[in-house]
Formats: sequence, C-alpha cells, structure tokens
Amino acid sequence: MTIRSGAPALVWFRQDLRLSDNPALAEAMQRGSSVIPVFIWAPEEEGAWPPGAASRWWLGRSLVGLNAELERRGSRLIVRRGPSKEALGRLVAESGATAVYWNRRYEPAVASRDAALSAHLRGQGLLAEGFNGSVLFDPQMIRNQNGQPFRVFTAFWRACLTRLVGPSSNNTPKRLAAPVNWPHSLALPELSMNPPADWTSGHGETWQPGESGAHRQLKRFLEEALSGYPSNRDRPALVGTSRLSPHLHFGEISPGQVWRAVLRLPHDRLAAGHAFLRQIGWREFAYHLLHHHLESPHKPLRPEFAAFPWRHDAGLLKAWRQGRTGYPLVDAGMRELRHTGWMHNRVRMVVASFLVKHLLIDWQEGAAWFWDTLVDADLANNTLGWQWVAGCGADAAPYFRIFNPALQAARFDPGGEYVRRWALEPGSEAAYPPPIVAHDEARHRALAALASMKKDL
DNA sequence: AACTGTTTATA
DNA sequence: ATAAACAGT
Repeated sequence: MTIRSGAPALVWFRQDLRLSDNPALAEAMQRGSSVIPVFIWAPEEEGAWPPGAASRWWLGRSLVGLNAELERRGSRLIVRRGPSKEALGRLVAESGATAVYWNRRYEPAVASRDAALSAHLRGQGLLAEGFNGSVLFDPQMIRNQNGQPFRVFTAFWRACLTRLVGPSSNNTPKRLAAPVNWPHSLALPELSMNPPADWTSGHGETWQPGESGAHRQLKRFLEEALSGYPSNRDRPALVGTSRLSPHLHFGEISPGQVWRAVLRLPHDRLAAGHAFLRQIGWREFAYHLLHHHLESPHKPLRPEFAAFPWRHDAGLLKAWRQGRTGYPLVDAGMRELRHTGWMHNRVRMVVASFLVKHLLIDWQEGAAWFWDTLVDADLANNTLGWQWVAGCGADAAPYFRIFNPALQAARFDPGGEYVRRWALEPGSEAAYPPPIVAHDEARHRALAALASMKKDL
C-alpha cells in the first residue's frame, strides 16, 4: 500500500504522558505528517489491575496537563472510551490516519492486548509500532551469561551498567502539525474517572501531576536533596528522596531523562547520584521480573510459599488499612498513605513487613490496598516490593528477616517527627492505643509459620 | 533492604 | 560496662 504524504499519524498516549523524550511522538513527527494525540480510557482491559482510586485521581489531572501542553503547541488531546481496538479503528476511519504509534507497556494483560492490537492494525495495512519509552533497558535485552533473565538485583544492575542507555529524543517539540479536521473528543469528566472526593482530599496539597510538575520535582531533588541522599533517603520525616515515583509511573518524565540529568551533575555529587540511580535500577529490575514472570502479580515466585498458612482476619486487615495497629510508625505510614497517596519507602517496608509477618496476612491483600491508595501504584514495582518483603520473591529478603517497628522508628525517625506528624494527635501520646499484637509473640509465630510451611513440602 | 541472643573484645 | 562480632532464625 502507499502512504499518502501528510496523512495523520495517531499517537496513542498511555503511560507516557509527556511530550519530551517520547519515542512514539518523535516517530510520528519525523514522518512529517500531522499528529493526532489520543487517549483511550479502557480500564476493563487491564485484567485484575485496573487503575485504583489514587491512580485515577492522578491520571485525570495529568491528562488535563497533557492537553494544556498540546494546546500550547497548536494541538490537542483526543479522548475516547474503550474498547481500544474499536476506538482506534473508528479514529483511523474518521481521520484517514495511516499510522499508529505508542510506547510499550509491560503489564501482562496490557502487553497481550497490545500484541493482538498491533497485529490487527498491521493487518489493516497500517503502520503500527510500539517503542520503548518507559525503561532504560528493554526487559528482553538484559540477559546473564547463560542467556537467561536475571533473578538477583546486583548482578542484573551490573549487567545494565555495562550497556549504554539508548539515545534520547529529548527535544521537546515546539509545534505539532494539526490534522485538517480534528476528530470528536469526549470531555475528560465524561469518562467518570475521578474517585470519590473524600478519598483523595489531601492529594492536591502534595502533588502536581503532569510533565512540568515532574521536571520541577526532579530539579528540586537534584538541587536540594541529592547531596544528602545517601544518609537522608531512609529518614521519612525529611524530604530526602526524589518523590518522582508517580511521575515515572505515568511517564511524565522518562528514566532516561532522569539518568542523563544525574550524569550531568558536577563530580562532587556523582557518588550520591549513583546511589539514587541504583533505585532507578530497582524499577528496571521490577520490569525485568514482571516481563519474565507474567504470573508474579498473583503468585509467589518461590513455589513453597503456595503452602504458607496465611490467616484471614478482616478485623486486623482493617486495623492495618486504617492505621490503628498500635505501632506508631506503622500507623503513621498508613495515614500518610491515605492522606497523600504516597508513603516513604522505608516506611513501606515496615508496614508491609508488619502485615505479612506480625499479622500473617497474605501479601496480596497488602498489594491490593497499595494498588488502590498509592498515586504511584505500578504493577511491576508493587509486585516486586511485596514479594520482596514477604520473602517469596526472586531476590527477596529471607522470610526470617522481621522488622521490629519500634527499632525502625528509633533508628530512622529518631526525633519522632514523622510519627508526630501522622500518627499522634497533639498531646495524645499518653493515650496511644496498645499494640494489636505483641512484637515478640508475633515474631515467634511468624517463624513458626515459616517452619510449618517448609515441613509441609 | 534484620533481629535476637550469646560470645568475645576492649576500655 | 559497653561495644563489636557472630550464629541462627
């Protein structure tokens, strides 16, 4: 078939809500044709993991931001309702587009939908192609010496560091060529994407979703926090971490942009920069593992954990969700999560360990709650994190590594500032509720549960 | 990316 | 008396 020059290309935005360093958009623009930016709301195509409440809050705002950036460049975002196949098909028919470009996603349900859709579009004679816009290293490309995927982080990251990061398409387009006629677009509120208002009332004080918010956050981190990162990153009371996770999840900034910004730093900050990039490395590792273990969101990677004697206790689960465990650091974390849609990583490890080991509740209950409440909810990261804490993952903490919430608080929140901010009403220290389980007892019970799991093998 | 109980080293 | 080192979980 022949490609009419000037026929529009659809750029299908998903989790790449940015205009700079966007390979799909760059490809469309390089074709010299007009560009129709598209977003399709199709949560039912994401299997067991459609966007949770906090994610929908973020997404709604990020799309407003993306549309504003597009309008500033003579373009606009066309919004449609799924199913994606029908929505894209109609857009192609209405606009005469001859190409559809997108940046790849790696969630199992989405990846298989995209593969089928890609074949379908090509069968129609269209140019249809996905690009890598969301990870530094394609999950397929990194292999150990036997040609197998990695299962241990340090070896994985060492292999990554010997490779060059792919070239950037970092130039932000100044204008996007508009099609002769704009297809019809839904207004964002018509998608009914927003969660109930009381669910996310505190989020707006904390976050600025969108591409410009992402770059502001990166700049602030590099200027104000990076030099202290190695020592402050574990202190939840401080702003010692980048807080880029939701921006990275929605692709408002790419890991490549972060990578290059760190490598441009003066020499005295490079060591801290590499400590930070190592965390980007964990994100890469999470995508590597998800790509190679499609069942991992709902199944322990270590098969012996299938026999683990999890307890079903709705009351204890609710107390954990609401931050009423009687352990101030755990409660502070769970309340920070509900109020802001985010929790400091050190505290995530502590609250997750508490659910899985002190309460003996299945890590998937915790993963589900995080999925609904985190603005950075990301299937790859969430799965790796929970399997790591539970001890059932590929390169996980051994199961017997049980956090002591009081010791963790003393070590990482020594002034009690974080706990006071989130868990304690002023002057109520004396009235703090008692622990719902005693640490020593819970620890011994968790170790006994592990022993019984091994015995059953 | 731990914790605990015990032993050993140092002041 | 206290800290560092170690083993087992």
